[in-house]
Amino acid sequence: MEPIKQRYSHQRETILQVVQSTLVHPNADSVYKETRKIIPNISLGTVYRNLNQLVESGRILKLKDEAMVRYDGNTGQHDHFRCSKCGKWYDVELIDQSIFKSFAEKHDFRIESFNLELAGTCKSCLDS
Amino acid sequence: MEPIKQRYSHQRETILQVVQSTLVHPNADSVYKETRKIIPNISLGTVYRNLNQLVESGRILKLKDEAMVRYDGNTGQHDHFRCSKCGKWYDVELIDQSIFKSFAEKHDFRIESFNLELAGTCKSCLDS
DNA sequence: AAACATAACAGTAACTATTACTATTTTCTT
DNA sequence: AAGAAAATAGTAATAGTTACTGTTATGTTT
Ligand SMILES: [Mn+2]
Ligand SMILES: [Mn+2]
Ligand SMILES: [Zn+2]
Ligand SMILES: [Zn+2]
Repeated sequence: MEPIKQRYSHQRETILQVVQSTLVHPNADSVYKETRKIIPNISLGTVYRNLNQLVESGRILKLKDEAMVRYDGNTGQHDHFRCSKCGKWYDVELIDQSIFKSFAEKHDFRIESFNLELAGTCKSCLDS
Repeated sequence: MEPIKQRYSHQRETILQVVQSTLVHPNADSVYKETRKIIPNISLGTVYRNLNQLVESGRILKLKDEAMVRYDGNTGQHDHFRCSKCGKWYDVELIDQSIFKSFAEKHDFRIESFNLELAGTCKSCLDS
């Protein structure tokens, strides 16, 4: 019933800044390695726990890679293109959110989130 | 260089039929359990190996659930709605593929696949 | 039809991303 | 300052998936 109190933690804020300061959509291990440069003895479990909390509180986004989870500090509306050659994730603007409204009405579903992911080969991989 | 010869296997065809004969978008373990009703001593490794082969040869689709991979015997163009309450996956028709053509031209990316996934609460979960 | 090459198999071990556990530390309230 | 519990570091456990190994099934060539 009571809202869970979330205390400040140096670790959580550092993890948030790490995720927010990059465009690569890092996975948990990558966040862990980067955060260790600032907090050398941080635990991997702490990274996972805080990433999950940050997702739950809506401060970062959770993305699904082929076998892993990735995180995104950009919480604005955008879609993704993933290059299957180099594995990079690109932010793209593609979908007009309004199409989901009519969909929800038609099917009587309540839509809470949507995720569009394109995959293929990016320009730089096509060139080289 | 030589194309890899794919031999017939009773196991592979049975697995394919199992995936094609359901609408639930089963995960590997579910396919395993169902296939064991037909081939009681089939190995889980065999199920995984063949599911991957079937995906590679385009006979089934691979979907990403929260933590697992799911498979889809319906290889026609369609999108998905996932209910976060009951976990069910629903097939939906939503995206007009033509919007990707102009996107690819604009960004100079080659698009090989795209996946749109909506999540929320389905009608039967809203009702109950 | 028999011999051959190797794809596929069953069974099991190994791997890897993630979560759970535990004793200790940090944060916040009284 | 003292107390309650959220958060932590370190480690063990879990779970989905892949790798390995000796054997079997399949398709091809004699
Ligand atoms: Mn993004
Ligand atoms: Mn489907
Ligand atoms: Zn690329
Ligand atoms: Zn539901």
